[in-house]
Amino acid sequence: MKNEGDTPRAVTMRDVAQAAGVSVSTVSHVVNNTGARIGRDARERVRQAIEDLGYRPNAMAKNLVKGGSRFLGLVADAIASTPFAGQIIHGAQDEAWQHGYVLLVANTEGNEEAEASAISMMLEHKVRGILYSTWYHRAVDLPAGLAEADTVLVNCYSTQGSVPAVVPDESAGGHDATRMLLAEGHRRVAFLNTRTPSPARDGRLEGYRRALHSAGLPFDPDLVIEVQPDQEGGYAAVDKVLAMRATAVFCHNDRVAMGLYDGLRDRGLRVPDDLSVVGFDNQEVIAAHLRPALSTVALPHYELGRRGVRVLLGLDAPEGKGKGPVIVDCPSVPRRSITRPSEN
Amino acid sequence: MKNEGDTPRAVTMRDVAQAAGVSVSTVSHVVNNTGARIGRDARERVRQAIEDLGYRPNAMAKNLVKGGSRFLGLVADAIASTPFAGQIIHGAQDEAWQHGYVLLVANTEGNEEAEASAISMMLEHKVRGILYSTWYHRAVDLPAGLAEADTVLVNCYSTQGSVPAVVPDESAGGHDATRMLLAEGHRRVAFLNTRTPSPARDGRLEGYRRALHSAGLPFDPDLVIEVQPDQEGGYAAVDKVLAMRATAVFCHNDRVAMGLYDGLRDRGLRVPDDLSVVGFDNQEVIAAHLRPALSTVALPHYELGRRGVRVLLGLDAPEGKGKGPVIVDCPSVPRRSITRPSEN
DNA sequence: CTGAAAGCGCTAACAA
DNA sequence: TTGTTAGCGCTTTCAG
Repeated sequence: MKNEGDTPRAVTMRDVAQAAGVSVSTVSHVVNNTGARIGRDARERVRQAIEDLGYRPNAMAKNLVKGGSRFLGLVADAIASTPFAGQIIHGAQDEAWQHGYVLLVANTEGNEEAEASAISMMLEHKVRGILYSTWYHRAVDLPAGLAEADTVLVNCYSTQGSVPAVVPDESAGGHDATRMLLAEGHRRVAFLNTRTPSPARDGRLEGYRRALHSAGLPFDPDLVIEVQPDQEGGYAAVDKVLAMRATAVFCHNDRVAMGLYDGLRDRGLRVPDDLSVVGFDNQEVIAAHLRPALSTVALPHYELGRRGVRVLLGLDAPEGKGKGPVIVDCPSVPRRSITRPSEN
Repeated sequence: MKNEGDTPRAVTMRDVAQAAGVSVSTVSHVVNNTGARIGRDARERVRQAIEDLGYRPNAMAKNLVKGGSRFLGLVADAIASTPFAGQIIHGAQDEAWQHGYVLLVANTEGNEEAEASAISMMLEHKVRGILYSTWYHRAVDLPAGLAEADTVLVNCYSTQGSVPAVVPDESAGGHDATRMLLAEGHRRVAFLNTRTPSPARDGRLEGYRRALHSAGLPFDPDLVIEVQPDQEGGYAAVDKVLAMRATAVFCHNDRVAMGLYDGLRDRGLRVPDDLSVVGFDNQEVIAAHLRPALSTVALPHYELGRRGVRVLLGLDAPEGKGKGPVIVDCPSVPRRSITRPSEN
């Protein structure tokens, strides 16, 4: 691993020039193959010298003179430490890479101090822009430093200023989830919503109502049951949904669905024969491996990250209006937890 | 966000110096507060100018002159896109940050080309070193470029050269998992191991045998059943473990345990009353929320990332020997899936 | 076709 | 206590 001699001072362009018997500017030209016409032989000698010396251009020096880096900052509240939102990093990374940018990632774990110092560090590295993202969809207060850079919010939005944002389409997601159930002929569809106020809660409920409405079904408030948004919540709600004589249930997320599965099994009931179920999130480890596999609607984390850098780079307009956030679709993922209603 | 005027050329140290009526070196001194004694008033004028102008030091320029960056590279095969290994990023990030380093993250998704270009990019940015990590513990072939930098392997190891590595202690983990069961008095402990050859498979088996041995129990090959390492595998194995009259099962991972739970439930059996279960990985979404919550052994992803940067930075010796990899402990996470054996 | 030279923003002697 | 002056490694006119 590298450290052999004492101070094996990195080989620079000058070393290459010397070895090739040309000037640094000539080397620069061949390295970046600019339009400059360099003689066949000179070019070859340079290539050779580069090879022999193992020359690596110094990106920092280049950025310095070019006046601007190829860095994109991504500050996340808990994205690297949360089971599935890591896809935001992944999507951002891929898109950034594609345009020659490198991601500077900072996981702040919600710590304001860490956040501030992450942002200054990015600013000092003269990042082209900063992606500020959260692991679950919500409103955020922007850290002060962000004002100094081009910023786009990912999976969150700002209430105050109008900063470009990219968020999932909760409402359409809720609509599609419900629609999957309705399409099979269900008429009494319960909705196990979260009790935590959030865009997810409001949006999905709105979508649920729209789907009902489109199907000519009345909205029955008793059918929406608010639960703790995890396995425990789903488990605790079985009796209520059974009491409502629902034939299908739209769960606020896959974890709730998982709890519901458990509760149903404990009562000797089966999915989807006794009850059709649809989740939300498409949390792989759960949804794809429940028995039966859970039909759900995917939270488009990867796409959120991708679109985030696109709007940051000005590749995607921040929506036609120029105002509202970019809304990303939540694709349905049909699996095996839905069937036609049997009894009535 | 920022772009207001045309070319609002970034404010530099010289601007500050000018505004404060001092020289750049004075500004430099107060910015970095070096030992240099600067007059009260001069210092104050500089601070003021910095404030007024909104000056931000240029990290690239600084690195250039200092001859070396504060970057650490992290190239991962699928770490950001996998449900729980994102913790490796997180751990590395935290430790790096603590020492003033910034992480350059690259998710290569196993693509060799992406990998090579990620590595050159890091090299060009003169990273202090590179962490090469995989999402599951395995042997790897090192990409050529890595030879040019200080490298440490995280969650993987090289068969050829002896590159420093940090890996989880599979054997101790397998031992502890088994021990949890033995400690409650179980004597017939089945082991649902993966059939995929891997350090996890061998290490955990070895640990299982050691635990048995320490407890004075014979090793019964029939008790180790090889399965597909996921929910389906666990589900498919129920009858076999029941046939073996085991009172407890050590599952190769939490997903297998989840499948086992399902299979058991379908047969009207309960965990832990009818069968005690212990998993491996401590995959939160699953382990903590199964009913009953699953006792398991944690894969120390966060710690792997942390230790990785520590050995890279030379803070932790690559083990006393100077040879073998750094082995990180897998902590037991007792929950509610284990009880004393009832029947015999 | 190729080279000389002027910086990019900052640090670090060395003077003053 | 503060200012001058070289560069760090590279790009980029502008002359040969």
